[in-house]
Amino acid sequence: MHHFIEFAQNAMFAPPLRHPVHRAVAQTSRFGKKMRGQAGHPGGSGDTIENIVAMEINFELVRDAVGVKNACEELAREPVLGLDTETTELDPYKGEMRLVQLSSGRKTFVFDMLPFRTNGGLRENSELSPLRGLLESEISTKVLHNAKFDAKWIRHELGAEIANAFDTYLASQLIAAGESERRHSLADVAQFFTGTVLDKTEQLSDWRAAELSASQVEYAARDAAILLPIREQLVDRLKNDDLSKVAALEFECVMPIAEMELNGFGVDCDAWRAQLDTVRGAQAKAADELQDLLSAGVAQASLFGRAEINLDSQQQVTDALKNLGVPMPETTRAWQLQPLAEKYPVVAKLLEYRGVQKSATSFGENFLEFVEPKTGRVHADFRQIGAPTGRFSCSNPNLQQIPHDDAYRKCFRAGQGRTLVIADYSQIELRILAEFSADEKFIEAFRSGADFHLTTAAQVFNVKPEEVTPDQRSFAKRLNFGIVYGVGASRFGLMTGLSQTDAENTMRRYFSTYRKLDAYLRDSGGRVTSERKARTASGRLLRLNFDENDRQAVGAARRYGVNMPIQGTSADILKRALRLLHDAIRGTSTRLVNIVHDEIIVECDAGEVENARITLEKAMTDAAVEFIKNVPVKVDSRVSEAWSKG
DNA sequence: GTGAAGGGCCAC
DNA sequence: AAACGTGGCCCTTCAC
Repeated sequence: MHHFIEFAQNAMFAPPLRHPVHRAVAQTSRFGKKMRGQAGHPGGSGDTIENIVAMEINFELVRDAVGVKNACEELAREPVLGLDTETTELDPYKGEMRLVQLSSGRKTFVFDMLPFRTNGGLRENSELSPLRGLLESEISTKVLHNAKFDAKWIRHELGAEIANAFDTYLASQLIAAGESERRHSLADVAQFFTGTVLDKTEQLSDWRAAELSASQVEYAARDAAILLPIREQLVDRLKNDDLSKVAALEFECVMPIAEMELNGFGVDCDAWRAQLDTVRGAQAKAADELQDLLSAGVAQASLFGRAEINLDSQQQVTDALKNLGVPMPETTRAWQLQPLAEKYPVVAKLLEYRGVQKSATSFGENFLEFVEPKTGRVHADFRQIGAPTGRFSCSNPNLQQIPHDDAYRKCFRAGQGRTLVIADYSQIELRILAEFSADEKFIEAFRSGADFHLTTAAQVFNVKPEEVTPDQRSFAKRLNFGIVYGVGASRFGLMTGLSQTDAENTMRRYFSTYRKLDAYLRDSGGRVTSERKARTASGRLLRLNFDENDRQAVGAARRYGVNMPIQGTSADILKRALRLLHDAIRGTSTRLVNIVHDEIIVECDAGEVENARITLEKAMTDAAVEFIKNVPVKVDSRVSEAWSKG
């Protein structure tokens, strides 16, 4: 059977075309105006066709110990090396690494792993020590495209950690600065930045063959060699756009994430199934009861007994509810239906059904298919720049959307004799906002160390902290969260139950309490609309494109652009923390197992838990302090067998 | 059958 | 004044 690895790999590199948000943007940007990809090739010489023909690759296939030694001695003199691998599968737990290609640009060595494979794999083979040494050497920069992929294979199979990675994939994403139409596969990046068109015919070849064809080897060599001229262009572009610092931050985060994906997160499948059974029972019951209630609103109900409708069809459910005389809102979303639930039991039942249906499907049997048999753990796929803000995204499965409910969280466990340490930043985005705005009163609410929402409520409503009513605290809390997203009075009123005028007055009161916060948000919004860009503390850039005549689009771009530095700085901090943690736990039993935006979960030997906890807290605090100088940073941590609270 | 698009909802 | 930011997954609907 042939394995179309390169093809699949490229598909993986490409920003997901079918991603809902990006898809929406591809037609009309999220701010309403048609977007265009950038024309021309920055730095490209323009002679695209000539480049293909002219690209002579000087390469050598290495298949024995002497060859490895000689090649590595020659390559060790180079300051920058292109690095690529060819593998038989995408997943290191499922396939094998066939080739490792290292290129100085002038000369490329293609290391065939097949002759070096022993019963213990490649790890034990000392003939590969020079290669490991080269990959781990701090002296040379290694240029890779989607370094996480190769780093995982090299870590898993060779036991080596790549030092000094330069990732052309991440660099291309940073330079694109949120331009969603730009693609980032190796072929796209090569074309865009050097004008070279890559020949893809060998993508579909069989990398398991005992003897690789000359064409296969040349193809492999070229993919490593091409990385050097691409990097040259990227380095210039990164400098020009002041992105060098954030690029270093991203590159240093690759190895921690590669290791985290290899580590995986332990899942108690029995506990998961038990919870699923419970939910399925509740789902069946809720479905049955909902059918009964709805059937009264279905025409043929009386003739044939109960008329079954598809409870997952918004259309059918809406029609049935209308027939029952329920005054339907514009959408059937939970927050819109909630007010009707008290008066109409059928609406309450629908909401109940929705809840259990979500649990039974999104967190059902399918989740268990992601458990790797070899490890008994889930090895999710983390996209390092998953959002233009710099946040991670996660899929297959998405470990960032596991319900809070202990019934789910308790299924994520440490291995035998091991313990989890779970740490998260307290109110990190609000602290970032406090730092950016330099609002003394807002900062003071953090410095006091007391309940933040209560303290802000006392400030806003001008009462003593002990006199703050639960309502006042709740208003302050919702506003504290809302302002980060640019909430308006109407939405604030909707979620608090305040009238439009009361909501407006409360917001006015809030912003007059925090004058500099108000000024910062206005200023930030103004800059977003005039300069059409935004940056985080690390310098991460977002370019915004919108039609200035479309008020809705301007408003959306403004909220997005104001939110991005806050959300993105939080991502910067997390990424920095991951690197500091990675360096601090080297040689210990501590392993990174999951991250969720402001939370880091590690697993360690039970006896080492106190050290691990201190190390984790220190890494997170040190990282945050690099970006937040004037507001105290707080990290909460706990030690547990499982992810649950208890 | 396959896939795009939209609704809905889980997380931070 | 005028829609609260970022993701992924599951479902239905509809077009091909």
